[in-house]
Amino acid sequence: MPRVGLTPDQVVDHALALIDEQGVEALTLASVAARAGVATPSLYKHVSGGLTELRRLIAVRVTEELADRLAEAAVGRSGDDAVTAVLRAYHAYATGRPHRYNALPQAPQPDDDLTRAAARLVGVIVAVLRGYGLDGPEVIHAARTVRSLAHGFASLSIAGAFQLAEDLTTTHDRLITTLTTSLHTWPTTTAS
Amino acid sequence: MPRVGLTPDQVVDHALALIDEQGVEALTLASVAARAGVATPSLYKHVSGGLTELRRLIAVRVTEELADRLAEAAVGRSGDDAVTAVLRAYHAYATGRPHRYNALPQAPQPDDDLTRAAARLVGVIVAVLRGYGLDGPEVIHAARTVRSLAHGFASLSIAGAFQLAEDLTTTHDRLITTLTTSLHTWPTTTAS
DNA sequence: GGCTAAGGCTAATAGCCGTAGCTTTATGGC
DNA sequence: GCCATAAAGCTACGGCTATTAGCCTTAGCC
Repeated sequence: MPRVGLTPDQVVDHALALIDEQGVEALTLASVAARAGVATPSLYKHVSGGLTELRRLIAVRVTEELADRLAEAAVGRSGDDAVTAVLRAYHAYATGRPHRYNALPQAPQPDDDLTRAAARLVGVIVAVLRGYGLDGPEVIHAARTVRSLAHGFASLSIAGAFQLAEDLTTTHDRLITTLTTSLHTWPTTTAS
Repeated sequence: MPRVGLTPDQVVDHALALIDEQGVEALTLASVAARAGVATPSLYKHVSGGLTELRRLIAVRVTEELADRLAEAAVGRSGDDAVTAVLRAYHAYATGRPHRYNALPQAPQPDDDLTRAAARLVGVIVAVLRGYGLDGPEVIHAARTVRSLAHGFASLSIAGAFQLAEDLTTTHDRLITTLTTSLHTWPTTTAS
């Protein structure tokens, strides 16, 4: 039949569109194939590892997107301003495309590609943290704290875990203040 | 054939054992039924909503367990001591039974049972935070910050997102200090 | 002792993933 | 311009899953 001319990237595109519309549990090779206008087994020509590899590719793509957003938010800013912008960008991405963000933990074991993408994301955070005079092991501990706060808040927000009436935006502001304040007095790099 | 005498609680027990051993993606009605010594459709007599309801029941159970651990950790302590103990207990539970903790987000929409269980968990945190003189809306914002940090760190730890060589225990210590420090200067309950 | 309801079963449907093997389309070398 | 080859599509199939329908047997109660 007529060649569609798929590429692995296009398969991921279709998968992400499907996830955005119907959630991560709707991701199935059959529905991706239908959307791509192709029979299910044909996908294996482009994503040889099947569903597992597709999920891996999705995680890589989403991590790269997120890293891009954080990098954009950080450019031209420093200190508290940069941290605030990065955290807001993180939350905006996660809540703007919640299903996509939820696809992140569906990846199998972290592999080289995913590690590379995550490293870029961490790199943005580390760069911002250097504005506080942090380096050595302490910048890593601080970056992990930043990621924990950002991911925890995003993940719980998406899951609907914050059910009380209090304004979520205020919570986010408090959370950002918590972080920036703590970064100013972060243990300077001495002992391990 | 001979009655096994299953109850919904026992079905959840078997499901959790299976998750602990083989991970959350191995949770299938077929394998739970096999472990319970029963044919797959028989499970519907106890868990009428099928797999979806089983996942819901699992989330409720795990949330209750976690709330129990946090409550135990908090008893007899107050202030920084209590916050530290609660955060350590949270992380110990999550990393001690990682697959079980990962089963948490598999729940469908939060329903009454899950909301009740989560409310107890939040109640423990709120009680601890009152030791800092917080109340009104601010105690909620603070509790959300605590949950975000605890969940984010636990979730990323389990996922293997912290790949660098720096000691995770040190990161956790920094994170706890960040939190306690920030709680001491938390905005007192005035405006919204 | 018999009725009822609960808890088990088998059978069947529908959907999914993944493999095998065939066919067609492009493409590149001659 | 033609032909060989590899890539990209297809159909057919096997095996797993959830879920529903309908039957049978057990346990318990009046």
